[in-house]
Amino acid sequence: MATKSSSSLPASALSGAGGPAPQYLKVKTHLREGIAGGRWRPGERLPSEADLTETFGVSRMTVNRALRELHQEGLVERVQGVGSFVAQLHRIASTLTVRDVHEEIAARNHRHEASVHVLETIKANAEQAGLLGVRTGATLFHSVIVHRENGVAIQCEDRLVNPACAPAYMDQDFTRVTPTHYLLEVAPLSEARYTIEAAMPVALEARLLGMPRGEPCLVVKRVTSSQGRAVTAVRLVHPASRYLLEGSFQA
Amino acid sequence: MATKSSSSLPASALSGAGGPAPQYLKVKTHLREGIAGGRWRPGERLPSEADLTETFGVSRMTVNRALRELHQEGLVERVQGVGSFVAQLHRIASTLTVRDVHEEIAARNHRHEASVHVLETIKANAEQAGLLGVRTGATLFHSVIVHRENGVAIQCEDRLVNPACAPAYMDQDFTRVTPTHYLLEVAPLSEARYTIEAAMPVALEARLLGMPRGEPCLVVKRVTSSQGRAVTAVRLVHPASRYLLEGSFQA
DNA sequence: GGACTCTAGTTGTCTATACAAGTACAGTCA
DNA sequence: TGACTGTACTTGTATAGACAACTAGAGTCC
Repeated sequence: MATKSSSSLPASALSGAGGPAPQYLKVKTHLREGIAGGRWRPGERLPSEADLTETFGVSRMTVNRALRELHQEGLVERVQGVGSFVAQLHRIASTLTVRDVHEEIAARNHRHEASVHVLETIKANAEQAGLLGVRTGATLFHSVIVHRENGVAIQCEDRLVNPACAPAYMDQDFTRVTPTHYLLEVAPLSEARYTIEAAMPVALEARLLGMPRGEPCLVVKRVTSSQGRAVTAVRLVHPASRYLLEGSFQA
Repeated sequence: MATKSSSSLPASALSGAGGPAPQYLKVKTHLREGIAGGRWRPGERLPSEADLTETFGVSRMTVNRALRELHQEGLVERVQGVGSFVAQLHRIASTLTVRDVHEEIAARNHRHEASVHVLETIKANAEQAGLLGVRTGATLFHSVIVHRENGVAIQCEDRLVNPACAPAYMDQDFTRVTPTHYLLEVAPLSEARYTIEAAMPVALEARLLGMPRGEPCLVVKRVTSSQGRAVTAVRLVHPASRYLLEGSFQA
């Protein structure tokens, strides 16, 4: 898992190097820098599309694109019939990207290993049934897998799978393909809900992760759905000393 | 702090209620549902703009907008000269929004109280100086404030402020206006870097938050810059039992 | 075989224009 | 005064057309 900035700019548009940058980017950059620099304060009104059309000598559609994208990025509020305004920047927004742990480790050019500690068929208790939207007592697949980066355990993945969505789940070799990867192949992702919290590991997790007593964990819980049906629920436990989320916000 | 879905759709565009929805949204919804439903698999090629122009009987610019926005949302990859493709959905992305704690509590219709426990001028040690990009021994402002929601402590805010950016910081009444709010008034926000991790509270924090022994915290660290200059560095400590981040991803 | 050229197809950008929909405000009328 | 109307301005959407930039593949030449 990692985060990245929500606003990705071509380098050419960043430092006013007004060379071969598209016109709409010049307008965007002009407004963005004006906002970041305090030229327009939060809540204040920006030049209208007509103004900017004249200032930059471009068509209204070009200006419109610049303002529309700044709006999508949350930097600008627009009111039909009234004008465009600098958004209240009391919120720092960035895109949080949850990636497959294998990809994440590979992106760091590190070695990924996985060991399967549980792979079983169970009957859903009430809580598990509620998570996946099946009836209590229904058959579920259950796996517990530890992921290592260069030999160090960084994630314990405790997963429940709805057999109706991935009947061949139990036949996979999860030391070679991660459950996340396999499930995305089998069921197209359409929705996910997740929480991020701090917690102490349960005894099994602490043992599998080789954690010292008293060290907390960063826990991500996620339920993933495909076409309105819950496919899988997972609890990802990361030792605090070996894992954190980071991100940045720009402009 | 809270999260929200990255893709916000008008209700009219969600369930194919093809009534008075803009054309570009119809195209977007068609593609989005096709991707979520598995009609086009990750990596697979989507219809070209020309194809969609014909299919929907709209102009190319309209189709272009639909595809461009899906690209901005991370659902579609586009290659000039080649075509548009379904993105590899191994990443679940949503916008993480860090709001002012006062706003967040107010949004829940709860009561917010703040108590100031430290408000002092200090000389920067090496670590603090590095965070804010000042020299060791430079004067900094330091505050420790506890925020309560309906009387329950949910956040301990330990903050360093660069006096050059907010000279009147020490004169504010932080039981009435949060430091975040004040600083955003004084210095326009242009960049922020943050990390999210699990940790045990230090003794002072545990005492101020009234936490039982052994309970971990969700810790957000953030450095905020304005016009390239670091304004403030903050450590936000939240008891695990009273605080979590949540979010959702759609389509 | 290998290098080169040409071409069809694709996305990226931009323009000029048009109409719809909404707001704000001045002016008018009863 | 109060309600209504008209107008100017703003944003939202859509079109038809144009050219640029790029890719992949077929074809040609040596």
